[in-house]
Amino acid sequence: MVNHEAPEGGVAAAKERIRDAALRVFAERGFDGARVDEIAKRAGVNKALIYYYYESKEKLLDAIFQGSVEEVLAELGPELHDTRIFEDEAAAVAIMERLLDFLEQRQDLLRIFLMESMKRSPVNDRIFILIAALLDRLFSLVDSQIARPEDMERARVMEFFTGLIPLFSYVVHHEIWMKAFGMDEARLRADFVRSFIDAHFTATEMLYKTNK
Amino acid sequence: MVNHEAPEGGVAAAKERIRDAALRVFAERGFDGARVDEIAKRAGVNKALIYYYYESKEKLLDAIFQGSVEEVLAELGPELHDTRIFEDEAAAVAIMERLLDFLEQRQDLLRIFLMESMKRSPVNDRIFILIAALLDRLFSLVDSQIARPEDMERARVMEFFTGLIPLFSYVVHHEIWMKAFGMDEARLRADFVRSFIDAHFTATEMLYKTNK
Amino acid sequence: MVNHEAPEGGVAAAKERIRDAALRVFAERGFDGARVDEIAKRAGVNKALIYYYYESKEKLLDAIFQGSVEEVLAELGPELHDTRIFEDEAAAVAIMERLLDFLEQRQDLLRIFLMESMKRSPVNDRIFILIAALLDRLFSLVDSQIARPEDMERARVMEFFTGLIPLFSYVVHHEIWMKAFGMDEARLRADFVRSFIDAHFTATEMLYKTNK
Amino acid sequence: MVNHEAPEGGVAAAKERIRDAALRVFAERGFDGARVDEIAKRAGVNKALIYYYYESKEKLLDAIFQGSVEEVLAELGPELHDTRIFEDEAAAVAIMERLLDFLEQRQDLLRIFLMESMKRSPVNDRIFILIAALLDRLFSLVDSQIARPEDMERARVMEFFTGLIPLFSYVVHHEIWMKAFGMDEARLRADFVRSFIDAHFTATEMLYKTNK
DNA sequence: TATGAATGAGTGTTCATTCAT
DNA sequence: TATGAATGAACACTCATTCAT
Repeated sequence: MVNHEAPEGGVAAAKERIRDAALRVFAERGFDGARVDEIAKRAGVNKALIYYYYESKEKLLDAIFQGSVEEVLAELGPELHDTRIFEDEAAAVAIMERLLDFLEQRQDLLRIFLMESMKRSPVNDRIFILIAALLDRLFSLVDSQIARPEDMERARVMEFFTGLIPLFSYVVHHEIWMKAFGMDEARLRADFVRSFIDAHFTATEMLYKTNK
Repeated sequence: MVNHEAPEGGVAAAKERIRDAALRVFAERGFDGARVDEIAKRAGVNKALIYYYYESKEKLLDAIFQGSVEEVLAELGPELHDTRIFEDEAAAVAIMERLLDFLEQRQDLLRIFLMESMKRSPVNDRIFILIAALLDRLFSLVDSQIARPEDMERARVMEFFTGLIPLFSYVVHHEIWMKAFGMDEARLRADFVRSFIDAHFTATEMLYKTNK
Repeated sequence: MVNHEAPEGGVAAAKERIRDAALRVFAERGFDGARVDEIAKRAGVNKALIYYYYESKEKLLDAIFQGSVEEVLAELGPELHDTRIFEDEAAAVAIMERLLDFLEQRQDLLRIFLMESMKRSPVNDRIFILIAALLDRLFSLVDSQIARPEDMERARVMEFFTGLIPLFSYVVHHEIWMKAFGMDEARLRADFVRSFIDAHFTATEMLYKTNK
Repeated sequence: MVNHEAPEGGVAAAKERIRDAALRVFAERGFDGARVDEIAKRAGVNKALIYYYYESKEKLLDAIFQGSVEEVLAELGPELHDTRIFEDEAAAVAIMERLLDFLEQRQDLLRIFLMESMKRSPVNDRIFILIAALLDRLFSLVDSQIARPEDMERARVMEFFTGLIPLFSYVVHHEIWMKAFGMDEARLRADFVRSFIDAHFTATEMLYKTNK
């Protein structure tokens, strides 16, 4: 066993370094564009060690998803359904800021998730089964705020397509947007938050109020 | 041995068959996951012929983008800014239905575009230069409806992140959503259209009214 | 297509050169010890071409077996059951000489067959299914000379274990024997032929006579 | 963590467990097809321990051969030259039964020996030097029964190719034969013993009588 | 235009072996 | 003695691309 008392200077255990390197490389190149050699090089380990810990490139992807997507959704749930978002805009903005900070730190994961989710089935089925289970858990929070059963499904659809998706897209696209349109980050984020509140929060408020 | 005397009706010219096959394969597997062999097989042509018409796999991707993304945005612009969407909901729904039909027919293109756009730069820069130019054209329509210069950028941000992105996401994700949550298409689409109108159209209406 | 009119100087079509090289390398190193790189080098082709013609190392082994084992058994059958072997020793010796010449030209194939047949099942099952079918055909000749059903199985057992196997073993082991005991080929072969006639031919003659 | 206080009965010492596991794995897959990982797993030890006791995979093979082949030949010699085999068939059958029982218990060793002996030289030379020495010792028994020097070599050839080889082949092939032709073990063995006696014993009897 | 054959440079994976403890 | 971690060198196989016809 190496590193009995983990040296502070960023020398994490090899297994984690591999996971982290893979996360970055997958995010940059996509799963199929990623090279195991590059992951090894960035993790500072021998390529064979990757196969010692994770049995294949695909299993490595799964390992990345397993823990992290769950963690993201766990954070997203309460945050998105904090009822203070409907009370005053200052509160809504504060919550959005926290949420975006949190998600931006996981942007690599979101990139991978989104890229993989867009491959046409059946190539894609394996990964979406995993995702569906997680969304189900996220939606239990949505469901609890909906009284009329006929609105349940619409609430889910809305939370996903006008909530999660723009949020994820912002996190994934904001850098390139800044580059393409020459906007600074603060301004772009402010515009996005404002737009998101006006669009998604307004719409969900209507829906949830009807269901009180 | 292939069709010496190519029947003029139904059997497309080889060059187009290649483009079509590539579009499908890229959409299923992503650019890096796609195999030139499979494109050739689906197009019913010899692999070398692909290199005769398009000089590389990458150029083939470019060829797919060139005409089509432009065409999609050309349609999207007027449609999205048809002012009748603010008048009555029936009109808004009708316009949305037409738009979704149109986009669903181009879903393969959207998949490829979205997947590629999510790779982290700088891998990604080449494709986004193309996109930025196109968005610029699309936004000229947005800009024309905005009087106050300080709202211009926000209008663009809104149209992209709460407009285009959910729309594209619906087109790309609706099949897997149906499979994952057991919803039928009509119901899912109705829920999405309603959600989109409540969120995006409501928000843009506010913004555009302020700028009248 | 290369080599329209096959140049006389040993430049066979690539596919055959691969097969021949594989035969030699498998015989020298065994299937698992053989390296595809070496096969390519000896065949004078690019490694990828091997996979163009044969889809895997295993399929290449199968391809080698398919044609050749059949051919060997086709020759062995009539030869072994030529009734002249019982008439006078000169005839028996002549037949044995021809047979050994024939088999020695196929010694690589025999080596591979024997090596693979000795792996313990179930690793081994795939190859023996092939072999069993071929032996069945060989044994139809044996069966035809046996009148009493209760002797049928013994005839097969005898033909295999005291006939085929010593024959194959001689072909496969004679070189190393010469080296180990310093015998010259003519002498060794004469001794073997004499021994084989005394043992196997004598025993089968008894059995077949009883069944007249 | 493994057996700190090794129970003296039943749990063999690690070194022996490794040797036994290697014997089985080599017999199943051949030397080149065998994996050190699998040997370690079957022996229930850490892979590195194999290198502690035996310094390489090849040395492990040598270790297996060293004691055992010698032991087999030591048993074979007297057994095969027990003169009672010529007296009455009942005695011959009894001796054969004992011999086959003995060899079947060493069938893994025989498989490995035979497989390795069939690789074409020079890959193969190392192992045959070992074998030649052992055969030499075995043949000293043969030689002692031969008076005429010109028959000495033929006796050796006969003992090997029509004696040892069918015997070994039976041990190694009988399982797959049963499977392929649906014979039960007792019947197959009886047929083989009978055939072997008729072929090999008959032939050697002739030879040895001439040399009395 | 079209193809079957051929290839260089990888690509994910395996494996015998070694190291630190 | 014994182990979990680590590695260099291969390994079978793939793939975009080119060539000869």
